Amino acid sequence: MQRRPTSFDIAALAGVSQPTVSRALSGNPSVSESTRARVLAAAQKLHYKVDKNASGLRRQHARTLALLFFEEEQSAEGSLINPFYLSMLGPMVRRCAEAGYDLLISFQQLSSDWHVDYEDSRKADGIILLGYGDYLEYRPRLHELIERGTHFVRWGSSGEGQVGTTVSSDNEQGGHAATSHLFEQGRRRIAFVGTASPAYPEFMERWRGYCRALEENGITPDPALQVNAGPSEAAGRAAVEKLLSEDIAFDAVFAASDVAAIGAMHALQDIGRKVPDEIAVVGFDDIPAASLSSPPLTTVAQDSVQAGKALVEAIIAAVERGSAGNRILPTALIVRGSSVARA
Amino acid sequence: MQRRPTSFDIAALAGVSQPTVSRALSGNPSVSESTRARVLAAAQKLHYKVDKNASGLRRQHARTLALLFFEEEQSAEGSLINPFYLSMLGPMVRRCAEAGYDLLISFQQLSSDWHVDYEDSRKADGIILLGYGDYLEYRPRLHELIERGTHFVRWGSSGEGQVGTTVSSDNEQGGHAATSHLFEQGRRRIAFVGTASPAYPEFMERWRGYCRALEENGITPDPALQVNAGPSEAAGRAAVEKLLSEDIAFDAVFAASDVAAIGAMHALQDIGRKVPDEIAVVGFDDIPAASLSSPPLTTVAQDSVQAGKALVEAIIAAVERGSAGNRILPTALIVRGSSVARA
DNA sequence: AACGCCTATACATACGTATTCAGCACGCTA
DNA sequence: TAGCGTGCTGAATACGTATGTATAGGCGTT
Repeated sequence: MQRRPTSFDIAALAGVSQPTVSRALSGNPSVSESTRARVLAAAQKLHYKVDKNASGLRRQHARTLALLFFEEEQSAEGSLINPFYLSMLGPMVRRCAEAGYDLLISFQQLSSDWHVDYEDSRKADGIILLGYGDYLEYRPRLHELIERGTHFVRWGSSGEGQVGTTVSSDNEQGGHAATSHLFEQGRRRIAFVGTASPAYPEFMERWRGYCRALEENGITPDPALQVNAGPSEAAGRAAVEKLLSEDIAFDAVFAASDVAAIGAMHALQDIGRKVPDEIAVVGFDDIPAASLSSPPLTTVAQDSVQAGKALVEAIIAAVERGSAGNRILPTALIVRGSSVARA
Repeated sequence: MQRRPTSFDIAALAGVSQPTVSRALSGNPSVSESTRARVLAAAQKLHYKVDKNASGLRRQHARTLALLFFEEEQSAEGSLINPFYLSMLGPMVRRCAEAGYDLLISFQQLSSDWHVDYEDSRKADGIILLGYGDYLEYRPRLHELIERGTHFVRWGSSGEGQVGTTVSSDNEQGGHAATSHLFEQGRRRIAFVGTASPAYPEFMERWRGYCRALEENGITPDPALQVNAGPSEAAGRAAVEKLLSEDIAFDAVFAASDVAAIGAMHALQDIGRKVPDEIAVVGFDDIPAASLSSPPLTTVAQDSVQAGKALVEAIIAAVERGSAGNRILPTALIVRGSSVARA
């Protein structure tokens, strides 16, 4: 085992000075082509790679982004990450690589006294925040970040009360599309399963789209049809059971998340109600399991590829150019079996 | 906006020299308690964080691990990561944090000329490899890594023809448990859906367990019941359709992956065969969708929490102590609705 | 021929930390 | 009181790169 080669070794081998090596490798145009070629050959030969610690130290940045998941306290062991976030992971990594950044990944307990070390310690130049759980709870931390001048971008809605640069799906439009679709299928008593509280801004926006679609069709949203439910199978199941136990009539369910929608379907199937013939179900997210359920779930797809790319692009813009605008991505209704009654 | 504080700033504020600050913060015992307290207070006050680039440069390591996904060529856009790998992510990140390491994440096309930059460029001290796709195809690269003295640990079986340190589930035992369970349910014609080729060593081991379980019960495995299928819904579906079209009788399916198992169930349900009453189905992996399918899928769970932890511990052992042994994790049969005929 | 300008390279230095070595003060022993 | 270890701290330095500044050579202009 040899000592790792440095730019001085390359310089010696190529018969130039160390600074020339640095310039040649970084594509500086003031190096002649013939010299650059010699340097490149030498570097190749010795398997030389720039030492990122030294490079980062000198340039005062790391060309690294940090991906930070906020998580609810308790999930520690279960450690299930929101499947939609997970599906953004691939595209994010890929976009980072294209842009020449590395991606660091980490969790943060919502409660913990997180002084986001990454930027402080120059390990990352910017941060992508993926929060789940109660938004109101971590909002104060975001203000802290802004005060300290930390570069960050967040996935989440950008409406009132929101802070920082965000990228999000057009939740309102998605909710509208899902509800309109159900209306077109002849459904008139459409239940909304998902909380309508500002603690979950995305859900609230989906609910707004739901209301708008109903109103456009001359229906006044019935508060009895709105049932709170978080994004879990059990919550979706419980929501439907509540409707049933209270004898509230409904012929369709629009759930604000796929996982809850699947729970709702299970609850219906358990008591023998046919999906979609008696009750149509639409979800939101298009998680992988959506197409695997039976019947396959009609849902509003968030484009995780675009989402991941947009997030990375936004944070890079913030880091390199100092600012980035909010971005809202379109959603697409994916019609599958759970919402269309068989002929 | 201030300039970032350095250890010199802390030194000045605490009335000591820079080296003392470094020692105080790193817990060097030769610093007196009173001095350490003063330094800590100053650091706190200025929000000081050690610059990891400088620190890494000086110490010649990064306290960072890299997580590398090998992927098949084409998945580029779809970018679905194996759900089991995804479920290891949380535990890995957590274990890294506990051990004081950061985790970098990245993909590699199987074909690309990857000269795993991370360790070369001192950005990471060791690498965790998560490969999917044809093992035989990337095995030569692993030899390269070993030759260059790179520290790495791989998820995958450790049997013959395998290279490097690995952590894996006990696939053989899992296959045995699944098959024994089906036998106990009275099934005698159990199909194996999943390839039995050394290109997919895990599948092959599961198949071995399947064969052993049958033989222990006096059944000779019938080659006609072994159908090749990769880990995709479509492959599982196709496998069952093949059995049906060839008129091969079977009363149970053991699929080497959950996704294929779900595909198999769909194919059966499409033609009106009842699961589990007519045909029982068991999968492997316990992906999140397994419990959401209907009927919920009986499967062999791989403990992703233990897996993630073991992988991180192994690579840290390799980095810090120069070596690590292989590790095989137990699996657990999770009995759900898809394999137990209703009373 | 003298001058200025441009190109390509070398020289010198700074980034912030961790560590080796030297030094100082103190207390103990003889 | 001289000698010596011991416990803390400071001075000096090295890690490997990137960049501002200086320099050498080549060419065109008057």
